[in-house]
Amino acid sequence: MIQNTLNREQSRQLLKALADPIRLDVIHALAQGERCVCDLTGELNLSQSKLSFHLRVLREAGLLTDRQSGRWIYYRLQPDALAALEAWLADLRLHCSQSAAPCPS
Amino acid sequence: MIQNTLNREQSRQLLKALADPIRLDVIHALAQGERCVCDLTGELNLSQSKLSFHLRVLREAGLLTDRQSGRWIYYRLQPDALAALEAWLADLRLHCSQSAAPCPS
DNA sequence: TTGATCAATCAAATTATGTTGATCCAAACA
DNA sequence: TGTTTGGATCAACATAATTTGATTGATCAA
Repeated sequence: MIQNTLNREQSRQLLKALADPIRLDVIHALAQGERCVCDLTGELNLSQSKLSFHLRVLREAGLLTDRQSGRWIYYRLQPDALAALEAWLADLRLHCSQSAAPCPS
Repeated sequence: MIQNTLNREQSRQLLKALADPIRLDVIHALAQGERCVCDLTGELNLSQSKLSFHLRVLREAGLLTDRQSGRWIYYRLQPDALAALEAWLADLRLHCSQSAAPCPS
């Protein structure tokens, strides 16, 4: 996620990844900073495979990056992805208040 | 959607409503301005009940408002909802780059 | 009135997503 | 080495969301 103009498919993937209660818990936890998987399972009270599933969804959407250090894997938010989504939303607002011509047109 | 700080549940509802390809088509169409339902079915090539279903999801999430004029119903984007989501995203970025303390902690 | 049109709603069928528990793999350490 | 631990993955199952076609209610024009 380097560019900051998203196409429709990219924005859909980001939104879909974010649109889940458990993944939002993960996102909120990582908004405070990087975390190890082992800490996240504890903090969020999730089974290992459940957390792993949701981390993968977020990672594949480009919202998270991971790094390995020894046995542990650390995840963090990718701020560029969030910024790109913000820009996409801002664009939508620009012209949306134009009224429609009355039907039948 | 008057306030502009979303709680977790509100942001989830907005994201979930947005995270669908058809609804994104609707959103993009309405980003150009208000539209009548009858025009949207044509523009997006959707069956009437399918479009109606998705409009309802977006409306109930607070992303759209509608007004009736005669037989026709016009929908438009609710820019406040988009702005609230932007603010929510911006908050997430604030502290997310903090590194984790190394495990075991 | 009657018939036609716009749009919402409903139930049934389909499809997509998430959960669970087991298994696998790699790193660390005895 | 063999064993333990952190984490990813897989298949079977459970749950949730979407699609379809039919029906309904409201508005308007004849």
